[in-house]
Amino acid sequence: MARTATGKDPAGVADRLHSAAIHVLRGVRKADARTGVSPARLSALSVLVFGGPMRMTDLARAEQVSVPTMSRLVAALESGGLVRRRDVSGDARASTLEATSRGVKVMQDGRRRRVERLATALARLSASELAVLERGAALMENVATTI
Amino acid sequence: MARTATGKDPAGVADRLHSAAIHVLRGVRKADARTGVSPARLSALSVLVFGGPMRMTDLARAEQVSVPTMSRLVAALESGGLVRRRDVSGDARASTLEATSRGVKVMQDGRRRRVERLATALARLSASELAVLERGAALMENVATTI
DNA sequence: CCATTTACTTAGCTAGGCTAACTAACATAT
DNA sequence: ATATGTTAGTTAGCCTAGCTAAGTAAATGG
Repeated sequence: MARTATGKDPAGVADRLHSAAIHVLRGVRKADARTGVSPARLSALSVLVFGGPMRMTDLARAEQVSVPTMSRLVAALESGGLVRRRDVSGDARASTLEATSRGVKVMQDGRRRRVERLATALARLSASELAVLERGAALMENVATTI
Repeated sequence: MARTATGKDPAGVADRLHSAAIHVLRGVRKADARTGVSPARLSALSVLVFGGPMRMTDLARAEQVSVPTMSRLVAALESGGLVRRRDVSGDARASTLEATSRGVKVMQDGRRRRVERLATALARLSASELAVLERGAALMENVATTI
């Protein structure tokens, strides 16, 4: 929110986190629009690509969304041929989800597009700023998962 | 997305930015749910609080959303009594938007709640990590606005 | 073998993003 | 003074993404 917040106090940091998150997503949305895969779907897909096959429930937890929400995201990915379900032997209720080769390709394409789009902005940063940005982002993720 | 991305390369930074933004927003959403003011509205409101009265178009640009999107956000804030319109003398089409005193209060309440929620997570960080996080968030915002 | 729990899905709601199309008011050039 | 065009916002209609509540189907356990 408060892009004018200053200081090292938690309130200021919280403001900046929130504001930065909103604005980064708004920026990235435009880049991802062309992939045809929305941010939330791309995020779920990349968990499958990097984390390997897993269950619906585990994927929902990994992404910190409700199971119904993930169910719908996966349904969309599946109907787009980016994710496949595989039966779990011994439990007919569940299935494991895995990225198809096309899913992997789309994920990598999305990543590439995002990088291309960010490249101009990132190019203006010094190496040390880039390092701060990366460490900051890593910390943000840790913070986000423990909220 | 890719929470497993490593290295200082732009692709890794891009991945982390995206992933962190998504997950921070998901975490913060839960905290903001109780304020009755959603993240996008709170963000717009805080621009008015910190930036002072401005026009619809300027607010949309500041928030990097389309004018119709901002029109709807403002309509919601207005009907909640958090924002007021004031006529612009000499132009009957436009009005300036400003936060009401209740809007200011709600914004501060939201900020407080968010901080309380983040406090546990932030408490685990060292002072230097907090500093990195804040500088990282500031850089993220700059990057986001130049995407 | 019935009851409960588990794993998902479906239904229905809200918020937040967009473009396209509309209205109203201003500006200007005949 | 009027017709043309521009600017400021709103409305309409569509999509994604989040939620809870309720349903289905399979597994488990007393």
